[in-house]
Amino acid sequence: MTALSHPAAPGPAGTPRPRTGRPTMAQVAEAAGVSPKTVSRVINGEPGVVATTAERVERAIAQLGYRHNHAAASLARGRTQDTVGLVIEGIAGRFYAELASGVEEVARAHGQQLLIASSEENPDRERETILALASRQVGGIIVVPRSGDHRYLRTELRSGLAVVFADRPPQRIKADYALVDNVAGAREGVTHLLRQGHRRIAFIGNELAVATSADRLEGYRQAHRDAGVDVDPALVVLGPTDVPSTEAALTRLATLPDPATAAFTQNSRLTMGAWRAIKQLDRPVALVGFDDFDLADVIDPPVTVVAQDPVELGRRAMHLLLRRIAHHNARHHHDILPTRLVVRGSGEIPPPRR
Amino acid sequence: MTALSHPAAPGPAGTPRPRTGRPTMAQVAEAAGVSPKTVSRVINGEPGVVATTAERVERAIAQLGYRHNHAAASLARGRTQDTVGLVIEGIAGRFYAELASGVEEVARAHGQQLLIASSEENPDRERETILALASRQVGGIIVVPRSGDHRYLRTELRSGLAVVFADRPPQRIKADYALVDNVAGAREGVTHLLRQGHRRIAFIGNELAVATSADRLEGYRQAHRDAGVDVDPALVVLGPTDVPSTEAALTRLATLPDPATAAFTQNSRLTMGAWRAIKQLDRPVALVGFDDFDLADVIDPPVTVVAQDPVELGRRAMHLLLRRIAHHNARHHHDILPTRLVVRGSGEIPPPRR
DNA sequence: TTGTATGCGTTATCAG
DNA sequence: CTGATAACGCATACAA
Repeated sequence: MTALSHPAAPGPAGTPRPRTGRPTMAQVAEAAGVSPKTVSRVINGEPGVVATTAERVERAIAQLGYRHNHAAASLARGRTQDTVGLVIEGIAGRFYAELASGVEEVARAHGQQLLIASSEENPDRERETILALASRQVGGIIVVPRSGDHRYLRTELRSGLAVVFADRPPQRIKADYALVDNVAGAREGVTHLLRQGHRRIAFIGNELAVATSADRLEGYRQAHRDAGVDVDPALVVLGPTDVPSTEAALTRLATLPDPATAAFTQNSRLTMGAWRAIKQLDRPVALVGFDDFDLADVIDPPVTVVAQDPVELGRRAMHLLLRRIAHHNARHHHDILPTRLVVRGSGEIPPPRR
Repeated sequence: MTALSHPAAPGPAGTPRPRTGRPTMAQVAEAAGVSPKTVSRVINGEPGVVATTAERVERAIAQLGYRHNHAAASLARGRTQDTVGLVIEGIAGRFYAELASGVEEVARAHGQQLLIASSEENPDRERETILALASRQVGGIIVVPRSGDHRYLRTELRSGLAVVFADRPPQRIKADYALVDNVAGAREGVTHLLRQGHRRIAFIGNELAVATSADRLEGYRQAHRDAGVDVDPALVVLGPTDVPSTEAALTRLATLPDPATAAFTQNSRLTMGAWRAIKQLDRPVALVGFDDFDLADVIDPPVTVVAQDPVELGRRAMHLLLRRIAHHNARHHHDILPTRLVVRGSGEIPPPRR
C-alpha cells in the first residue's frame, strides 16, 4: 500500500492540499519531479534553469491549473514589485476617466498592474482607501487628493511607500506632484472675457478647500487686476457641485440689479449647468468654462473653454511615481502642465451697452 | 550584558526588524507588553480583550505607526475576505464610470474594498487582468467581458473564485450575470422610427463578437419583422467605434441612391458621431441611439434614446457577486434590466414623401 | 482573558 | 544547474 492510497492520511509524507483548492508550487514541483525552488525560478523567469526542466515544469503548471499566489510572493519578498494604485474621488466624470487612462498607459508600458480605488469625495474615505491600498503592498500610489491635510501619510512615506499627487498638490507634507497650471489657465479664460469688454464676470466654483478651486479663483482675480477691473465679491459663488444648483446660482447672478454679463465656471459640470441656465434667460450671458467636454462645440451657443489634458496629466504622474519607486530618496519633482484656450463661436456675446 | 546590547546578534532572542521598515505585530506586542495574538485580536475587533489591555495595544500601534499587512493576513487566512475586483474595458466613458459607481456603492455598504482594473478592450489583456486580480486573492470579480470565450476561467471557478459578468453574458461557461434587455430596448427604439413611417433605417454598431451588439441588431431585426418591413442588409454597418468613422458611415448611408432616412446607433459614441454627420447633410435624418448622454436633450435636433441605467446594473452585479461569495454552490442567477425609451424633440423628422 | 505553537505559499540563502 | 532550509507577518487552534 503506497502513500497514494491514503491521500487524506496525515504525517510528514505527502504534500498537503491547500485550503483554497488551488494547487501550490509544492504540488507542481512534485508533479514535475523537481523542487519548489525550481518551479519558482521558472515562474519568475529567473536564469539558471535548463530548457528541458523548464518545460517539464510548464507542463505540470498547465495540467494542474496552477496560479501564482501573489499574497504569498509579496509576503516573502517584502513588497510587491509590479502593482501600483490610483486613488481618485470617483470613477464618474470624463476628467478622472482620462486621467486614469493616462496612468494606465504608462503603467502598462512599464509592466505594472494598475489598481484603481475611489475615495468617494470624502476625506475620511480617502485616508482609508489609501491605507487599504498600502496594506495590500502596492509599490506606489497616485492620489488625487480631496482632503486638506496629508500628514497621515507620513508614516507610510517613512516606511518606504512611494506617493505622488495628481491634479492637486499635497498639503502639509512634501511629495511629488503633477498639476495643470490652474492659475494661468483661469487667468487666460477670464482675460478673454475682459477683452470682450465684460466688466461683471461671475465666478462659479467649488469650495476653496479643494486646491484647484482656490487656484482658479486666484487666476480670475489676477486677470481682473491685470485689466484694472475691480472684482465684485457678490459675483463670486463657491459651492455648487451639480447642474441644478449651478443653474440656480447663475440665474441669480444674471438677474441681480447690476447683473453679471459673463461667467467663468470651474469645471465642466458647472459649465453645463451654467449653460442650461443661460438658455433660459432672455438676456445673453457670455460663458467660459474650465475643462472641455463633449458637444461643447455644437451646442448653441458653443462654449469657449480652458482645455486641459487629463491623459497627459496621468502620464506625468505615473512617470513621477516610477521615478520615486526607483529612487526613494530623490529630490521632489513637480510637473506643471499648460492649459489651452479653445475659443468657440464666431459671434461672441458682447456686454450690454450702458 | 543583555541581549539588547547586541541588537544585530542572531539567535532566538530578540524581535528582528522587518525588511520593509514597517513595524510588525510582534513589535507592537513587545511594545505593549502583550502577545502577538492579543494585538491581532484588537486589530480584528475580536471580543475577549479587556479595555485597558486594548488601550495599551492601541497606543503602541499609534506610536510605532503600525500598519496591517494585508498580504500576510490573506496568506494566513487562505483568502481575502473584504476585497472584490471589477474588470472593465477601459475607465473612459460614462457608461463604465456609472457602472463602476453602482458596484462601488453596494460594495462599500457591505464593507468590501473595490479594486478596479482595466482590460483595455483587449481579450488577451482581459484574461491577464482577471488572473492578476485573482492572484491577489480577491474574494470575487465582476467582469465586463470583451472576449468571446471564457473557458479560461474554469480553473478559477473550480478553485472557488466567485465571478459575475456584467453588461454582457459569459460565453462557453456558466456564471451569474446582469444585463440590460438589449433586444427589447433596440426593438423599442427601432419601432419608434418605424411608427413614424420610416422604412429605410440604418443600423450602426460594433462587431458582432461583442454580445450587446448582436442583441441590439436582433432587436432591430425583430422590430422590422413585427412591422412587416424588410431589412436591407446594405443599411447595416458593423465596425465603427469612434466618432469620425461613424460620421463617414452615416454620410455614406444617407447619400445612397436609395438612402437611409433614419438611423439607429448602438452606443452613445456612435450616436454622437451620427448626429454630427446628420448636421452636415442637407436632408434631415431621424436618429435614435442606444444609451443616453449629456446634452442629448439640448442639442438641435435633440436625440431620442433608449436609456439604460448603468448604476443599477452595477448594483445588481455586485449583489449577485455577494450572493455567490456567500453561497458558492448556489444556482446561477441572471438579472435582466429593462430599458426606457426617452423621446425627445416635439417635431420628429418624418420620412420623405415618395 | 491571554498566550503558545504551528502553518499559510512563496522567495532567498547557501550548499551541493 | 538544482535543492534543502529558513524566513516573511499574520491567523488559527488549542492550552493555560
